[in-house]
Amino acid sequence: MPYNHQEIEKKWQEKWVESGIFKTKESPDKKKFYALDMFPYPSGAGLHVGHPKGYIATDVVSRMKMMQGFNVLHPMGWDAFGLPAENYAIKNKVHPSVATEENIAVFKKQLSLLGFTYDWEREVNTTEPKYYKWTQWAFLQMFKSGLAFESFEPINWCPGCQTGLANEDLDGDKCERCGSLVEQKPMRQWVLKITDYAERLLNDLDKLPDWPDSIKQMQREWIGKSEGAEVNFRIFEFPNFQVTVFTTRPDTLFGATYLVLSPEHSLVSEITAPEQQSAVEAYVSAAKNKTVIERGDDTREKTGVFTGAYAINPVNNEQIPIWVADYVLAGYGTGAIMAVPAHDDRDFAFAQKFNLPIKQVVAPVRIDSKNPPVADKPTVTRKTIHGLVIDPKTGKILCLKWKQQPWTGFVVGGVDEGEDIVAAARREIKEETGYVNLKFIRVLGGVVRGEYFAAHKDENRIAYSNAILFELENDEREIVGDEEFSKHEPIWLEPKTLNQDNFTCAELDLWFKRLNNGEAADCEYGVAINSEFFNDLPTWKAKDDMTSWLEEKGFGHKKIQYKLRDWVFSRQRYWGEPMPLVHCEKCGVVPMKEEDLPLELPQVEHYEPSGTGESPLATITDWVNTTCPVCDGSAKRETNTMPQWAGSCWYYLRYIDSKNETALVDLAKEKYWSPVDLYVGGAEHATRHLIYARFWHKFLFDIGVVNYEEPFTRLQNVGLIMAEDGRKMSKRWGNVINPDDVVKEYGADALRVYEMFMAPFNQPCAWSTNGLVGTRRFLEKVNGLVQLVSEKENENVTRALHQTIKKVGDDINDFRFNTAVSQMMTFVNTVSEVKGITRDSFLKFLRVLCPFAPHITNEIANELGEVEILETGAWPTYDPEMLKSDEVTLAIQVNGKLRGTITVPNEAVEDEVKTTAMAEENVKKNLEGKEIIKVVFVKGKLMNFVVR
RNA sequence: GGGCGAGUGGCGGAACUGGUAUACGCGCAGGACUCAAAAUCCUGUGUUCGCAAGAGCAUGAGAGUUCGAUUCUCUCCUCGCCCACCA
Repeated sequence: MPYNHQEIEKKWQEKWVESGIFKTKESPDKKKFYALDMFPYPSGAGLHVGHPKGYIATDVVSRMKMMQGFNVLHPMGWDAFGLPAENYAIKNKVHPSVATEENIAVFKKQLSLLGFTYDWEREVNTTEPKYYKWTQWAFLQMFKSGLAFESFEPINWCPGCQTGLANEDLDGDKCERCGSLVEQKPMRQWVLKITDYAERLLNDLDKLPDWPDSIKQMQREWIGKSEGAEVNFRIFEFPNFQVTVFTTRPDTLFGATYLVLSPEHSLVSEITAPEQQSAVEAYVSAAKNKTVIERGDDTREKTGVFTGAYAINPVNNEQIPIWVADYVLAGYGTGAIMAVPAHDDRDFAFAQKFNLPIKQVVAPVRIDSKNPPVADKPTVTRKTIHGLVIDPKTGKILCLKWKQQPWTGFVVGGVDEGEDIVAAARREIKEETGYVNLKFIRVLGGVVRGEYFAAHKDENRIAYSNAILFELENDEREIVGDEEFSKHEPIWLEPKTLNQDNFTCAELDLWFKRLNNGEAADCEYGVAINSEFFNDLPTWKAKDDMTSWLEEKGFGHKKIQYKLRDWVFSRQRYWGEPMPLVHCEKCGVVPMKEEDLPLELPQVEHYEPSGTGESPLATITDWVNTTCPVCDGSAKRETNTMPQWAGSCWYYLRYIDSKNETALVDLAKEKYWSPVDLYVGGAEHATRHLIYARFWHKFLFDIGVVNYEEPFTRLQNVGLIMAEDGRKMSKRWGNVINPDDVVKEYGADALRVYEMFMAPFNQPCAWSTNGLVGTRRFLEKVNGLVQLVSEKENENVTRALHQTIKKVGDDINDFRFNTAVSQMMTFVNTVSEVKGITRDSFLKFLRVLCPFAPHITNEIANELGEVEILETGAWPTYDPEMLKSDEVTLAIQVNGKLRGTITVPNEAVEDEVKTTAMAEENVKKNLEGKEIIKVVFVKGKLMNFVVR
């Protein structure tokens, strides 16, 4: 039955406000629930229909939790500092504070149309001095703890936005905001030492079972922990210098055949030989002009230049050349590497291009799973070859089929003392198969260690093998000796058909990989070879032992390295929190007194970027000039501002105690409300806001401002709503759907239900106006049920109601809103069919629907004579007994195929079911003339006759 | 290149722990109501064969485990997201 949504929505939204039921209650005797949305950035464009999806979800959960007796905190606020507002303001010639205020008003108006339960008394706005006073306060504490420091290192500079940026603000080599190519520019900046928290940020992810694994994985990768060693290399004829490299593979130190410095490395100019100087200088300056992307492209051919200097490998005193190449990054590790081309892809490519030696020091290990080494048998170590002969005419490969053993394998044989491996392979192939005319192609990579039990010799063997690849030139064969002939015969097999099950060769996967991929580095762990005193050691062990050896000898030490960089925290822009620091000639950088906070952003006429790399604040002399809080002498204020992310690092704490003037948050209140029970927002914040906020939170925990180590217990990602044409909603495509229009035409309830119903919550999904119409129809059907209210109802309705109460509650908790809605639709269909529902049942149904469609459900309840607002009432409970039915429909299968269904009493036992089932016509037909071998009976589900 | 995730009707999607595949919604077709249309209601709707009863085939492709697989295992293909010369 149609209803006037505009009238109803206005009425109930007013009622909610008047009654004040959504004001947060804090009675300590009650359980709390803190539902949080990632607060929006109030842009000039307003909301489109995709934005509220997450807000609707937290609102549904909040309403249910209220009805379930929780004290619920469900706030909203504005993340309003930052570049877009400032750029928008410049473009439209309005002050950012004015523009921000206007945008917030629009956003708030739009949100209010949807009937959310927000407690607006707790609204926060990151640009208000009362709020950013505490952002500045937190920063001051970091400064005092040595966590905020001044740095002059080159940073990402966006020429478009005229400001420095953090790594997290980049989209490849471009500014994430304006798309300009980012330059590396050395400049003074403030940096937060987030790397001090890297280990905790990483480890504590394990304490967050209710975060999506994908987000945790992204954070792990972003933090990028590597364990290894720093190794010091002395430089030949430069006693005053040494090169320190970081490596995760100290076990391969014997295989280091050259060193590489990044072009920016400070030693480049010091050690370059005169005859190489011009080449090196040219290379270094060319590298400087490359973009980050150009340098980061790992498919690009390697480039580099020899410095003319040599380093001394501490482990064997070999002299190895030092090169400069841009595949080594200045910003990671020490900006220098030891190159082990045999066991690193990049070093391998470089060594091949510049003809540098490649030395294998790790042998991968393959243990023959079909003939594994046997305990207590003698072990013999041998050097062997595998002769791989391919017939180019057929593509088949030469194998041996053993006569006495169930084996088929390649031609394998020992290498005699002093014998060349290729010669050994030719010899073995001739002896065992008779083929003599073979064209040598190549050795398939390095040595592999195979371990197996040689049954015919009753001994364990360790074979260090090479595979030698030949092409068959012609079929000419010599006579094979009797002994060999009695053992096996040659056969030609299709290489593709060979696998670990039908072929006797533990090394098979490696040979084929090398055959197909050509020459490459081998990065597997294995057993050390060519490594003197580390030989035969598994390399995971050699890694530790080598590190200890280096420490002992003073050549290096264990090192843990992170990809996470310290956070560049200053921006040379106007619209951000001023940093509460003062530069005094006498006292240096001095923090402002806490009682003088907030340091307000001065109101100015011009806030365009200065273009000099300095913040626009630097031009406001009145503001810049101040006195030193320590010596009272003249001093200048810090003119950099904080980045957009600053305010969002802790806003969720402020909601708990938004008006507190003496503390960031009251510790007792924080203890009650924290941590956030449910946090909903886009996955795009995985490596920025969500890492930054965790970092700040841990710091605040360390200084005793908060009670818990992690801020957000449960995280749910919201899937994007695409436009009906499948593209992202954007002004550019003209495909934006405005929630105001939808609400006006179809009502807030229809929009809310539709967004919850359209797809699984975290999955992207295209908007469909038809789909929306469908949910509106559903609500009208619900409204029509009023006509069907009666004294009695069919038992099916009662059962369906209890099922619905259970499923909707469970699904809301699990964020499976789409199936919750479909369950409610099914319920309404059931009631419509049997035409009757009691007032009591109907009210219960309205209560579970209320979180999704709060206006219409309250209206109907009111019509039914209910006086209380649904949200203040109790969430209905279900009777588990009512979920069971007396009768159950069983599937009857014959050989797994459905041949009929029967309805039997719930508790029916196998024999009864069998009799009934076999009497079923179609089942009978399918069983006719067949022998029943087995009957599978699953109570309440099915019976399956297995017949022959 | 690496990591994560996903492939089910015409479309969005459902299927709990291996147990009747396609719930719910959209769309479409037919019917009722109407002078007519919209709205609403009813019926049908994976595909092939069949008048029907029913049967065969269907969850990206191919294999495997099982009485039984959308679900578990392996191989491959396609798409999406994230990271990407991080030593």
